[in-house]
Amino acid sequence: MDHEEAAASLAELGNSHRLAVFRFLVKAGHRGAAVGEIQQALGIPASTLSHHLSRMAKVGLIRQEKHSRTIICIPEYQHLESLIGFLKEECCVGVSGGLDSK
Amino acid sequence: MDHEEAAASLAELGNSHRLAVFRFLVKAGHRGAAVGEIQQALGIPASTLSHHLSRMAKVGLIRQEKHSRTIICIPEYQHLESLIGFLKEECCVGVSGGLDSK
DNA sequence: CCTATATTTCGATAAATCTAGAAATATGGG
DNA sequence: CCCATATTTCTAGATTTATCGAAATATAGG
Repeated sequence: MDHEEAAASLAELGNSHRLAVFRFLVKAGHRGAAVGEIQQALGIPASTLSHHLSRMAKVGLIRQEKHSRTIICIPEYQHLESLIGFLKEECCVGVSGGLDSK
Repeated sequence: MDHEEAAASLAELGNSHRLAVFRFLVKAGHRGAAVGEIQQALGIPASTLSHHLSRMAKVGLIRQEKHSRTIICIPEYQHLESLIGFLKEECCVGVSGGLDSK
């Protein structure tokens, strides 16, 4: 995960609707959820949701699989792991008092 | 850490300049760095940097301490921890294949 | 008080984002 | 072919963000 990729992913998560969607999917597990399910669960208008989902897919936070008429959204756990790893990386190099010293 | 607080913090980290500043501070450790040091290290114009720093302080990602003429910026490690915890929370409730099953 | 240093505030512009209704597209079934 | 369902694309307005020079503020030292 490089700097720009991390910034882009964090920016996507930094929107209330998208964060709610992502957490819903993370909670749902690797089987994911259909766009319509997400819409019903979170009450976001279809066009707005579609916009947010495509943004999230673009940066790799989720992937979308089409099954006949429905589209299943699946969280990319590995991407999240990389992102978290990036944030902790180089934490307190040679210094005490930070994350690694607890 | 609640939903809105997490979204706000993630949004702040989701900007290339701010992410660079935050990582610089995280790397610097609990003693932090002066605004001027950050400016020199990252080459961001003073007024732009000041703007980004106050945003980060506002959401609790960093705190700022004034020592005579200089202002020291210190990363809030605990805030970062909470944020990461929030992202992993409820991960894959009752489902396999996610972060917790590796 | 005057000067140099450190940082913020002001102000203005350009760019990106969010939102959601309406229309369009895709697909499966009868 | 037609209909119902699922989702996206189009469009457009409102809001927020990013940027940074210039001016202002704060402070320490002489």
